Amino acid sequence: MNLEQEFIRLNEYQRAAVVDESDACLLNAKVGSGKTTVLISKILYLHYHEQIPYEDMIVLTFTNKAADEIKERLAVQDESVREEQMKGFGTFHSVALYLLREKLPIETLGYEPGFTVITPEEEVELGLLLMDENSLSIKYKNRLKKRLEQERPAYEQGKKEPRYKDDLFRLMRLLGQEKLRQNKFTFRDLLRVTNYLLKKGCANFSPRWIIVDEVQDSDGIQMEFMENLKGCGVKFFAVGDPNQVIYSWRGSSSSIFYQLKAQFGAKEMTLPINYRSSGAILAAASCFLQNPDELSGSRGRGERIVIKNHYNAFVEAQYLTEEIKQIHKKGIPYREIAVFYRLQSQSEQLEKAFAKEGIAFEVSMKKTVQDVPVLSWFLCVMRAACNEKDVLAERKALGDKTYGEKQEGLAGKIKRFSVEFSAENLENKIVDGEAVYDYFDLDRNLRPTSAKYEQERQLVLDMIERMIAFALEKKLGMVEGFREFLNSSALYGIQILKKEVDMKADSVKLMTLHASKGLEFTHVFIIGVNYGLIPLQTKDFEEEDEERRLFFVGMTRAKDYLELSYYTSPEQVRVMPGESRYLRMIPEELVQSEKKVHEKVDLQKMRKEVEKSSMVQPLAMLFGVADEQGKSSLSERNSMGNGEPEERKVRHSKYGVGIITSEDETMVEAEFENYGKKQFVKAFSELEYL
DNA sequence: GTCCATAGGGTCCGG
DNA sequence: CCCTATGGAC
Repeated sequence: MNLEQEFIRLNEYQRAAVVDESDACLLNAKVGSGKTTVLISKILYLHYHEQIPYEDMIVLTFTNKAADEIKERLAVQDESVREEQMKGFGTFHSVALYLLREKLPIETLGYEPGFTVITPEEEVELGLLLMDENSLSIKYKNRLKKRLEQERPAYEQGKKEPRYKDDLFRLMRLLGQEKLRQNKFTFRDLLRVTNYLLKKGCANFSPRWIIVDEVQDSDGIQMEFMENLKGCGVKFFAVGDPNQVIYSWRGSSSSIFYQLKAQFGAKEMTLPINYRSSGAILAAASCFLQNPDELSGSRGRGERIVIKNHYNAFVEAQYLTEEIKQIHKKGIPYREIAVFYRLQSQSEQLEKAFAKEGIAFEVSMKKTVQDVPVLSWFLCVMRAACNEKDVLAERKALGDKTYGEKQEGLAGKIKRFSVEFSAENLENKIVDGEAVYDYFDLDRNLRPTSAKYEQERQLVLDMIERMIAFALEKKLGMVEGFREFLNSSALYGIQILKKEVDMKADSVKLMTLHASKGLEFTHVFIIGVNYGLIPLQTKDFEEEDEERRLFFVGMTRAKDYLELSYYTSPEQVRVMPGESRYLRMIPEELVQSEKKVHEKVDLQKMRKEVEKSSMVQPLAMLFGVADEQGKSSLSERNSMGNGEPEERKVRHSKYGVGIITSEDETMVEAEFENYGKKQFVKAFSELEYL
């Protein structure tokens, strides 16, 4: 391990961040500035220069993917590092699980060591059961999962009534009791209980450093987790980028970076230089920042950005297959090419076209074990077998219509499993998949006469083998190992049949803008840059800010080549024809001049619009055509900041005269004396512009 | 139990 | 915008 060699590769900002010794430090890492490199170097520096054992570091990430990347890259730099030294490395939830398992006195709260972790889906099932048993009345029960997640913070803060004034809070209380009875933790419980116990005392656990990745994505309970860890006299180092907050609908806020700074009295440092993107790409992306000057690049200007117009998604898909083939012919591997879109549904046309033309591609979507009935059932059997208190899993295992108990026996096998397979009982007997399969006598449930028998049997056997391998790797007994496998798969998901997107495979990647975060490609296409898609039609102006950041994230994935496209005649109802105003926000000199093509297309489009408008489409007129004439684009440029903000006034029949505070194609917000700020949908409000 | 007006959600998707 | 769950009217 040559630390010095590591250091030579870092720039001065990166180096300063690595060696910083403040009690709390927040690193504002601009997009593409090498934050993961700094994180890894920091860990190595602490370990080899400050002699801090890896075991005394807590390294928190937001996603499993990020956790894996950090562990992998660390292992490359330091071959001597072992898995068990990195127990404190992982997502907030998996680290909380580790603390509850090994460091915190959960029995003081009535939990037992064999506890299990359940998914949100399972909590909903439990909730529906309790609802019936206690004849509670719950509104929107088809959206119970969402309601439980969204209203839980209010409940925990002691709010009296749920949003729809039903029995939801009573249900939450009952759920709490039932989960304790069944010895189960939800994802949120992992953090909540850990927080509670940490606050009471740090127990026999005293890390020396906390290192946090993508800190801007944390929500309230994760903030608390960091605070409580830090309360134990630990040094704190976090990296993040306020410009990449795209999950605020999930509880993170764009101000969390600054909240954290104030709360921890943290020293702020920055990584200002982008190494990833060409000058043109960076300059274009900067148009979507609050403060466009804050980003600087290290590369030359490079190729200009390309803006293309297509008739519709179908035509575009044909074009993209040809274009990508050409790029590939020039020697660019498929893995360096990506297509981003706003909605999951937009991948369909592309998938068809690519498949037809034999272009290797992968779509980012996840398939879980829940989609395979036999495995879903088998995991219930295992969950019941590994947690004797899990009556829900037991009921589902025995009562399943297809696979449930056919003859007496399974119930007893489940009950006795933890004894039969305990370390003492097994002694040195070798356990293989068949042994577990035969113990449960699963042929009775899978029925050899069934058409799917062979396939299902194999799926189950593979699953058992994986569980055994997991237990052996963790050096745990079968029962404990299986239990940990089930817990980690609740948190991590079990990838079956098809792994999730394999970044190393040589294929074109298709994904949503959200899914693109953290990745990079030499060639990026962002499709459907129409109003109604990018940006999505949003309810308020805060959501609109987030759409801008999302587009920013997408653009900054591109290293060398960025192409943006929009539809003349989109099929979906909510999508407006013609270029999104986001495209107009990019200065012309950064765009490859295809203006002629544009104008031609625009003329065609205008003709179409005219034809359409004779069929009376007042909304389309307002959204599309008024815009086309450049009427509202003037105010748009003003609201982007650089020009003098001129004061414009409106009159409303009820509120009187007010001053426009912000506006876009659809909405206008105005402030009225005595009434404050009000928002209006332009198409419906009868505002008089003064 | 059925009819109808109305409010609210819709997309993105982590652990 | 379009869809649907909800709850009052009957």
